[in-house]
Amino acid sequence: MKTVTIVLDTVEFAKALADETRQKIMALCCCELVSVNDIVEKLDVAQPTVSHHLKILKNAGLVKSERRGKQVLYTLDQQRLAQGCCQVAEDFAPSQPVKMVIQVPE
Amino acid sequence: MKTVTIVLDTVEFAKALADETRQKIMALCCCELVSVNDIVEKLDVAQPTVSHHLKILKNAGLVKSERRGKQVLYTLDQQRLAQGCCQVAEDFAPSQPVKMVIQVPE
DNA sequence: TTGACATATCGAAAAACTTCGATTAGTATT
DNA sequence: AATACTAATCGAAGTTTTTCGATATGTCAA
Repeated sequence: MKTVTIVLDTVEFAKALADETRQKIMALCCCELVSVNDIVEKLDVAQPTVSHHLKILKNAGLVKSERRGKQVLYTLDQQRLAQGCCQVAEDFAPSQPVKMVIQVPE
Repeated sequence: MKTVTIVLDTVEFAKALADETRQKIMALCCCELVSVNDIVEKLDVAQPTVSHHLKILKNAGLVKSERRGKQVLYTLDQQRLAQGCCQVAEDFAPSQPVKMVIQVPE
């Protein structure tokens, strides 16, 4: 059984979440594959701005992307989001363990 | 049984977490009552800077404070931190429910 | 009530972040 | 290959955030 250790920078994780536009983008990417243009149309934000935010989310591991023809489709990585949330809670409970049971779509 | 509804702004929550110095302060406040000076001495940061960050953490509900003589003692509100983490995970899973079981020190 | 200590607030400088127009880089179609 | 379409990158402007010295406020002790 292969084990993958995930190193998650909680500051980078929190910074990625720390913007209203990015949270809106995340909501749109949630359980769906959306193109950059989909996001541009649904939010009132210019295309380069959306691309910029998607890059930040991508670097933080919060979204995955795949090219489909001309478009690039993005989707929220809920597993990773949950991991980030766990890690934050854990990081600040050194003496007593924090335990989370999380159900996310497979 | 009384129910308390907590309205938590996830952007404010994330912004409060989104700074390295603040996360260090949170780590120091974790399961302990620490004074502003304790923090100033342990981190290499000026006192007004620490006060500033503590204010942000306080506004986000992440720390509680109480005056003890000349000092003001701060401590991390782990319950609130855990709630914030849950809320973030929940906010981005509208179709499938996200369930978390969290154990925090009482 | 004066002095010493602890913390908060103010104001300014520097750094980081957000946003968008213009441009570039991919991809598909004809 | 030329065109059209989609998304990424660049560069600049505006905004927010971080930081700290100076100062004010609050508390205790003598």
